[in-house]
Amino acid sequence: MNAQAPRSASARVSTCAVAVDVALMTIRDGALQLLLVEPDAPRLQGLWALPGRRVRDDENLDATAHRALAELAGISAPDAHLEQLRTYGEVSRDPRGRVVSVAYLALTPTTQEPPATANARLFDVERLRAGGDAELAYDHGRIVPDALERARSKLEYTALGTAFVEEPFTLGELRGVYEAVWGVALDPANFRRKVVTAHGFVEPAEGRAAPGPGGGRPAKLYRRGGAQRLHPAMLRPE
Amino acid sequence: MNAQAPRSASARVSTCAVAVDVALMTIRDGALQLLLVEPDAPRLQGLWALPGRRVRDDENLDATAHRALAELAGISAPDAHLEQLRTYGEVSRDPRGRVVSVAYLALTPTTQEPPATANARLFDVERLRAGGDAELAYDHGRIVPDALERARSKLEYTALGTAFVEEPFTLGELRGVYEAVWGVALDPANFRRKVVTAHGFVEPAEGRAAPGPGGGRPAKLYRRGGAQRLHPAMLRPE
DNA sequence: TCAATAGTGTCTTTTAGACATTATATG
DNA sequence: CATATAATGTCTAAAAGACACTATTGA
Repeated sequence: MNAQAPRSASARVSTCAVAVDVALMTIRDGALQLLLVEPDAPRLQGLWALPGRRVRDDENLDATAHRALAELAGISAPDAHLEQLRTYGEVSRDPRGRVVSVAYLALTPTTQEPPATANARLFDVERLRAGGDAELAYDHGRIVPDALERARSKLEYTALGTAFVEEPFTLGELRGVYEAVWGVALDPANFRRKVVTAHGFVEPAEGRAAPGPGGGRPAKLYRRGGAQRLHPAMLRPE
Repeated sequence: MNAQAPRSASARVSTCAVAVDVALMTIRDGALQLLLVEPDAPRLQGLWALPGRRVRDDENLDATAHRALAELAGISAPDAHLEQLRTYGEVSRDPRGRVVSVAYLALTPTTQEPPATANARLFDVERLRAGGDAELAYDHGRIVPDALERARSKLEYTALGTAFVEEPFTLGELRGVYEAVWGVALDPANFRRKVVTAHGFVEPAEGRAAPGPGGGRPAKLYRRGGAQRLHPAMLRPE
């Protein structure tokens, strides 16, 4: 609010519980994965949820997001990409009462350690979408598609793809990010040309990466460039 | 939150006031304008603010946004474009106490009626950015640039530009929207070609628009097409 | 008539997609 | 050697930018 003090007629105005839920995505084995935790409420046996915490008095929203990841999944990733997704405030989204939830999207590199907590796990996003792997609590089944679409869309016009890889990285690894998030196969040659052409997307680094077990020419290494937005954009195929 | 019940150690967890602030933009005289209201708190004399209201128990966030516009500016625009921008939750953003604010972006057509309330006014966004026209209360000076960038960005890859014009409209009017929001001059011929080529952006309508006072060939009329996203996108010049 | 805006066409540059070719590794 | 991946080059099609030209109005 802020524009005016509460009016006398606004008896129905009260305070809400405010929470932060984090959709943390990473890439494992060439597939996009989402972090989910088991709620410890007995009522929610068998369901999975995004890691979430209520906002404390002395804590801004980003801090709550970091705390949710740390407390519920043992993940302390201060350098990970973290951005607000949107806020979910339907009146009955939480059966315990009015809870307004600010959802975040977090992205961590492929090589990051897996969750350290027993009741936290990574799920394949494609299999989640098919409905097979886990049933989600609350309205988290609505948040996950929003998070996926945000990630897919931001890969197009920002340099966010590099948030999924650790430096230094090869262009093959970066292409694997795009293929996993978009769910399509990309032409290696054209992908390379677009990445190198886009101003400030990546910068050359020293050395070469060792080939995989099947052989192959060693790949040049790169680091993140300074650009936030991509010019030109890398639009996904239709 | 949602993932777990509050723990015993979370004494610092409480509820917050939750508010919705709306950045309503429209176009007047070829310039992008923002709706601001005068807070009636004496402490905020001389400042202007986004229209905002606290969320009621029985009301979801979109409803609060509509109510803020109606109560503070006399605007009932159920058909206007309304989308969430982001949520601002810095601990001390409101000196009266912890207030988490969900900011919305609203867009209304050019010909919509001006605000009906005495203490609501439209401000030129360019002049606001220059700092000249009005001083903003709270952290609304941070919300407005975010709203502007969102509007500028969404004109590129969505059909949102048509939210600023009433049907039927001419391509000259639509070009005026892009020029006002982006703050650049566009080539009329190339703009026309891109709009007509983009699949589902606009559809031809019957009749022609009368020329302006200085004359000119009567323009064909168009309506909104069915597309949400633009293919290909209309990227702003660098 | 001229000025103003709408609408069409054309040329060039840029970018994207398909795909051939060469380079360098493993087995 | 075959196979796999990296890296470069080439051709074509799509799209963007610059801009000439025609069409139809008001003054």
